[in-house]
Order: sequence, then structure tokens, then C-alpha cells
Amino acid sequence: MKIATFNINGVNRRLEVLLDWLATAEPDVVCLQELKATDSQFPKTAIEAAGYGAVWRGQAAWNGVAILARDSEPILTRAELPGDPADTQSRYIEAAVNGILIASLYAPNGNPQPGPKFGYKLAWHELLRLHAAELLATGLPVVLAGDYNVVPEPRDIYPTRSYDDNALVQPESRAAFRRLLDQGWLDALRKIYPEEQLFTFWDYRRNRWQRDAGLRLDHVLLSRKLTRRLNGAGIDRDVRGVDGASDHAPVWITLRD
DNA sequence: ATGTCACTTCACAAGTGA
Repeated sequence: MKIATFNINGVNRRLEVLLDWLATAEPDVVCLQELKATDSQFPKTAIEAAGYGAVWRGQAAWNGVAILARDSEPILTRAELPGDPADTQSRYIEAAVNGILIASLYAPNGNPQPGPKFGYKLAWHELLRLHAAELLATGLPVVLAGDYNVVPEPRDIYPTRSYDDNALVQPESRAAFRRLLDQGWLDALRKIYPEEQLFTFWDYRRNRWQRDAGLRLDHVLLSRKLTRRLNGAGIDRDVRGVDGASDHAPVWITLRD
């Protein structure tokens, strides 16, 4: 079973990129982030025609998350992170697919820091941590996949000082991600590639793609029950290089049956 | 501060978010 996460940066603007990648990569489950589309603007018909059932939570202009399942309808379990009813940003969706609970999440970027946006980022991560603990307590096999907007370690970014003040690399951001892992989640890409340089995002500016000046922001976390089924993983970097690409590449794992 | 996109609106230019 192949499970992928892809920050699409506008699902309609990049529909051809998405459909081409689905046809080539053939993932069984896809977590999408940054749909930048309302619920009614979601390209349901095209995605169905490609062979995928879907659940989604859109939003005008920003955010928006979805879960796609090949030849199957995901069973929606949640469309928001519990804990802050006043939060209207569409950043979390959760569904059951083929006996696995899948979450597609898009954590706040948090820039500029310090400031209210950084505060929101840290508060959101705290709510994620609380909910993730609930998910672990169910004993179900769970995958938390998405754009965490955290560079976990210094080696997960190209050598530079230009991000020193960025919310993505702050100690508080890293601590939030670390606390989540310490609950008992496995960073699947790092498990498969313990030493390699892993990037999933390259800013559009300053030729960062051409220079391979990337960051690792997109992560697939597995509950303990799933860790022994982990079989392989990858980053589809070519997808970042096509015309009209997202600024993120798809990230995937495979699980043994 | 910059750069590159996409998308919004007191809408064809300027802002905002990333």
C-alpha cells in the first residue's frame, strides 16, 4: 500500500500536474494540502475520472486539505482539529481507508516570528499533539501525513543563514515536532533514509530549485502499530521540476500487507 | 530587504500569504 502526501499549492491551478503524477506514481492514498479552493471548487469529477474517491475540506484562497483513495471512498472521521472552535482555517482532515486511519494536515507557516502568526503555529501544533495522543490511544493503525511547516533538524535544510529568523527552523517549532515524535510516532522518511539529505520543498525565489536549495517540511508519521509494516519511501523530486510545478514535491511511503 | 508565485479586492494595481 502506497501512501503519499503532496502540498499541491492550488489544486485547480495544478490539476494537470496532479493527474499526471497520479497516473505515473499510482499511490493508493494521497493527502493533499493547500487546495486553495472552496468545497464547491474542488475538482471532484477529474479526480473521480482518474480513479480516486475523495474527501476534502476547502477554503477560499488559502489552505484546504483532502484525502484521495484509489478505487475506494475514504470514510470521513473528522474535518477539523479538535480544540479550537473559533479556528476557521481548513488545515486538517481525517478518514479511514482500507483499515488505516489517515490524517492530511497543513500546519501554519508561522511567519513572521515572533508575532501572532507564530503564536498560532505553536498553538496549532499543541492541539495536534493532543489529538495525536488520542489517536494513539485508540490502538488503531494511524498515518499523520502532511506539511508540518517544520524543518526537523539542521541537516533538513541546505547550508544557509537566510532562514535563521524563519518560523520553519525556530527551536520552538522543532520542539513541537519533536514532542509529537516522542509520543511514539515514527518519521518514516528518516527511518528509511537515516543519513541522506532529504528535501521536499524549494522556494520559487532565487533559483532555489535549480540550486537544490531545499527544505524538508513534508512528513509522514506512523503509529507504532504501522512501523513494522514500513517497507519503502521516496520523494518524487521530478514533479518539482515540471512546468507549473508546486513548490513542494510529493512524498510517499509503502506498507507491507 | 530581496525574490516568485497565486490569489484577493474599496478590482486592471496593490496587498497578502507563503
